[in-house]
Amino acid sequence: MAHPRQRKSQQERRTQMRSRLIEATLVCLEQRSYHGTSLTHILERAGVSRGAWRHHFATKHDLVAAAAEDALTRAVTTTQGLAHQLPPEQLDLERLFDFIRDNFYTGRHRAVWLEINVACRTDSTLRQRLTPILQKFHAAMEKAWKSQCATTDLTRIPIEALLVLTINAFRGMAVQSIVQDDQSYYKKLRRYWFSILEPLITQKEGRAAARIKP
Amino acid sequence: MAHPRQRKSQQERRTQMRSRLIEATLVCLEQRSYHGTSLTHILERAGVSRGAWRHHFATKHDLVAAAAEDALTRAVTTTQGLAHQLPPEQLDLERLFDFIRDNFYTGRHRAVWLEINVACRTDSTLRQRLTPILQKFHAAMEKAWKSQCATTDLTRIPIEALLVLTINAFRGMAVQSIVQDDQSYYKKLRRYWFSILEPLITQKEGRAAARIKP
DNA sequence: TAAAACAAACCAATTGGTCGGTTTTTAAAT
DNA sequence: ATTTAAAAACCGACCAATTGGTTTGTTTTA
Repeated sequence: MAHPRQRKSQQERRTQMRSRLIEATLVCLEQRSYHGTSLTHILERAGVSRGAWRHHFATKHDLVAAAAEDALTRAVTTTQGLAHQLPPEQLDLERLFDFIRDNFYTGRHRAVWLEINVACRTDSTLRQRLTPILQKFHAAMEKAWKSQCATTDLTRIPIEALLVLTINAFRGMAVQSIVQDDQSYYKKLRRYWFSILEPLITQKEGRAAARIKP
Repeated sequence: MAHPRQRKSQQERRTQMRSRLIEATLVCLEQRSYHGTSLTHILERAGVSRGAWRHHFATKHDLVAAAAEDALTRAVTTTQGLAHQLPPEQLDLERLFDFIRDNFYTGRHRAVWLEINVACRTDSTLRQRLTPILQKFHAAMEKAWKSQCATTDLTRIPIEALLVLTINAFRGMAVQSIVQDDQSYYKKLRRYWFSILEPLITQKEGRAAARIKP
């Protein structure tokens, strides 16, 4: 009845330890912010010794960067998944809005995204490291968006611009909701946003444009 | 030929010392971020001793909060000034856009606004202290906005909602521009946004709506 | 048996904050 | 007008706690 003593390969140990550290870092970023997160906090939460941490990451900065990379890369994957999932015959712009918000501008991702972006402002190393991932995110988003809708002839605004405006409106709300957290308020705003955009956007396959819910 | 030895009143000394400390704090917040700003940094930049600092502020946190308060209050004042300055017979929505962006979502104010808002996420004390000021800002903005324009019958979206959406779009761009700083790109986006909003808004006095520049 | 993974005692530097003291302003007493 | 004493402003040495990071040694996999 002794412990099974399951042997793990070096590969397994390595990846598991790394994700334990990254996960703990993300939790700390969410709960305590970048400013409030010390290495000791992270290691305690991960239940990892200083030596082990050091074996896998050169500096605290390196760990935080890896964690940010991890979170943002997951966001890219989620978005790419969306592009595949959504069948073009079922355009529902409002649901697309909700998807974007729910996945990226609430909860942990919002927190990490905020902390990391603001950190990038004064940390050019981090910024350079994350820039390509953030670009991939936009590219994936654009692909999903374009697979769904095109610009109406009514306007000359490129469809990508409408996407970026949408995302940035959501981002602004994400920041505002830090201090003013009234979800129904933002839901209303998103509804308005939808009703503004709706006449400017048409479905890809030439079907009817999305309907606004009553 | 000795030093003129100008005597300063206690009042003067007090307010001057406080603003020296606050100013230095804001510079540090802008240049080094919240996370990267230590009390020593602030005091060195301000050229103020630890004792003097302690005489005016209870904790570092208190100083940072006072600095944030100061910056945000100035933003409220600026906005209130706008409401008075802009004569209603000269509506130019695009210039209003530029005003908002230039004053609040570039340079130092953008930096401080970002750092402080993100800090508020995990610091409820700070958040509670700054909430009323941020509300005043929105109120002042709304007043200026409403003095200029009203909603067209074309849409049922309240004019305040159009303002908040506009501000949040700018806020989103402010965050995005941390990593992707292409000003002409954002200018284009603002132009698009203007062309979307323009048919939805009419001037207060029943004059013609703002024209889009060619 | 060599290398990778992990552990924890240890370290110099920095952190926010304290404390005893000096200087400057102020207002009351001369 | 001067003197004077208290209050406010200010200074910088000092402190315990924490910071990120190092080092030395043990365990585990290959």
